[in-house]
Amino acid sequence: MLTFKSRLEGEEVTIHFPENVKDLGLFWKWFDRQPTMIGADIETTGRNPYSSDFAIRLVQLGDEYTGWVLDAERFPDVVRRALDSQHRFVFHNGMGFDVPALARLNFCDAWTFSKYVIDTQLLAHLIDPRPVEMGGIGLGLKQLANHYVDENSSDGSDELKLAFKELGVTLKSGEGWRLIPLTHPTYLLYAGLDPILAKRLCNKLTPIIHERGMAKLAQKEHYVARIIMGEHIRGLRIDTDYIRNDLIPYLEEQREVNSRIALRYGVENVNSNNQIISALQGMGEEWKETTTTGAPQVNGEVLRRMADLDKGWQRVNWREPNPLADAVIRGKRAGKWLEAYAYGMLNLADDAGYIHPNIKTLGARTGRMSISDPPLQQLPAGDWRIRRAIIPQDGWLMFSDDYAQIEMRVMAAEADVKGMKDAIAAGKSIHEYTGDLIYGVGQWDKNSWQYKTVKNTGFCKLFGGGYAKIAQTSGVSLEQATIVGKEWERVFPEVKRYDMKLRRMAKWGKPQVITPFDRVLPLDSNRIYSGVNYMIQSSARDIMLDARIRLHEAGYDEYILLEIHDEFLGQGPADDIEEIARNVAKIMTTEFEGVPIDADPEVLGLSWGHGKEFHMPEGAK
DNA sequence: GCGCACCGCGCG
DNA sequence: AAAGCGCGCGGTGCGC
Repeated sequence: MLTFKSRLEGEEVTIHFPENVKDLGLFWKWFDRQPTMIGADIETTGRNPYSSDFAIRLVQLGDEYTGWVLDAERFPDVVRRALDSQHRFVFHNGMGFDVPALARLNFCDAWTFSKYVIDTQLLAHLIDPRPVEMGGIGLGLKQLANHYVDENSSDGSDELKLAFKELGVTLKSGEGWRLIPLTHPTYLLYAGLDPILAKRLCNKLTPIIHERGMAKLAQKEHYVARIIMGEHIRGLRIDTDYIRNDLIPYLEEQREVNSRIALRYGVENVNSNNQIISALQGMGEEWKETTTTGAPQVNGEVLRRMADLDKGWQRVNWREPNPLADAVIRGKRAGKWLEAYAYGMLNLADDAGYIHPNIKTLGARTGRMSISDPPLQQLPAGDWRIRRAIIPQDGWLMFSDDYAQIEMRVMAAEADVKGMKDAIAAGKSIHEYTGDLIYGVGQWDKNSWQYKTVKNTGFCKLFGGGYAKIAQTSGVSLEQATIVGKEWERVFPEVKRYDMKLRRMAKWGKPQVITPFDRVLPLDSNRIYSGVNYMIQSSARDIMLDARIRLHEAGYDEYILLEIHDEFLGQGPADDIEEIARNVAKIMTTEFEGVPIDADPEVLGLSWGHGKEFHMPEGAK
């Protein structure tokens, strides 16, 4: 047995690393004495459990004073038996990483085992959802342990980095972990401390959750996290042939052609803003926009204006197009699509051609989900080429069901906006109804600046934007934007009242909002106006995940692939696809504070990119 | 070589 | 009176 000592909260803690059968006997003696909750963690060779050389090196279990570090490759059956014991296990981000990783390597069944898992990251998010940069406690084990357990506690990453510098091993790059000798004292010590920290952290968080009346919500979040873990494990199939043979050659050519054009104007690297600024200024271009640090801004808006292009890539005919600006826009876009999406997906695919995105059920400070590796919530939607790479299993087709104007409807409900409720009850689009109220029925045109401004005013009200933002997003003067904005406020006066109510409560009480789903969302004191948006965005998330629970309980897990904020992406057998998509929409459909929340089904076809004819020019497969 | 701030841009 | 919300990620450029 290797044994190490350390200190936490002024108390001595002990780490054991069993090396033989006798040591394991001592481990079991400890294990069998444990009450229900056991701290747990794993150490692996990398961060991607679906790469072929992924391995779990250590599995650590612990109580408040003792950490046991198990050699998972030497003693897999010990690990299996422990996990199968029906104790409860406290992991930090267990539902996001440890449980699927353990399941992938057959140490447990993910769904069954996860029933016994408490995830301290979920609890911490309910108490304070903000990362450190936003003024919160943070959501990492180290940050939380420093705050709640012991300000001097460490997750060991700094110490390990130091210890392995001389080996030339870097840990951040991921592959370094497998090079650390299994019995290195620093490695074992910090491996063993983590389950102790997780257990102690859980001891601190649990009473706070109960004091705040969030026990029910915490339970629901664990249930949701288990359901979504299934999406991560099942993954999504990608069309590797399409990516390799069609998508990448096309994008590489785009990148090549445009970087050659840029080079003619002295820009060697289309990603270098410095080079672009010098070259454009050398061509006589002048513009007034600057970034917050005072540098000239070269974003899409500025470049498109110089290239005489609108947002839809159409000539505006306001001026002679600047060929460099045009090449920079196109070259950068091709580069981003290649690196972030095309190569990104290929690099993350497992041997069967599936990607397994990391899905945080509580990603944003509003509770919204987020998806990474790859960022599937951010794939280009206006162009079909990237989404075309996501395909269903053989013989199945894809569908996408989304909520109709969910955020506007939540606003209507929460702010009790009579006009909006009337529009929803009448089955009308809220923006169009607003146009009718402001300009009169039949007195406005859908392609007019008036309607565009009405729509943007609606979004600005959702997001807390002012008249200037309405003007900017609608491309109208501040005077025109102000007129439309004031009209909007006249027809929906309840929104302002709701805003004032939230501000009053944030000013006299804590700077926070509490949603109808009992989520407590802290506000930044210099941005109190965002309270309205937080309420709406967060409630929409909870409506969405309540629907996900209903889909699970209806037995629809095998059809659901992903959530994209207000939309379920799914797949199903070709013969039943219409019916499945329809049923999913039916299950999604609900009511929120008396306001109907409807969903629309759409069958896509052979890929996520299929189904939108106007995005499928001839030659597309 | 690494970490970080900054910038820009993809989505809802 | 004025205030656009939430993410993930690639890339540059700087400091260490």
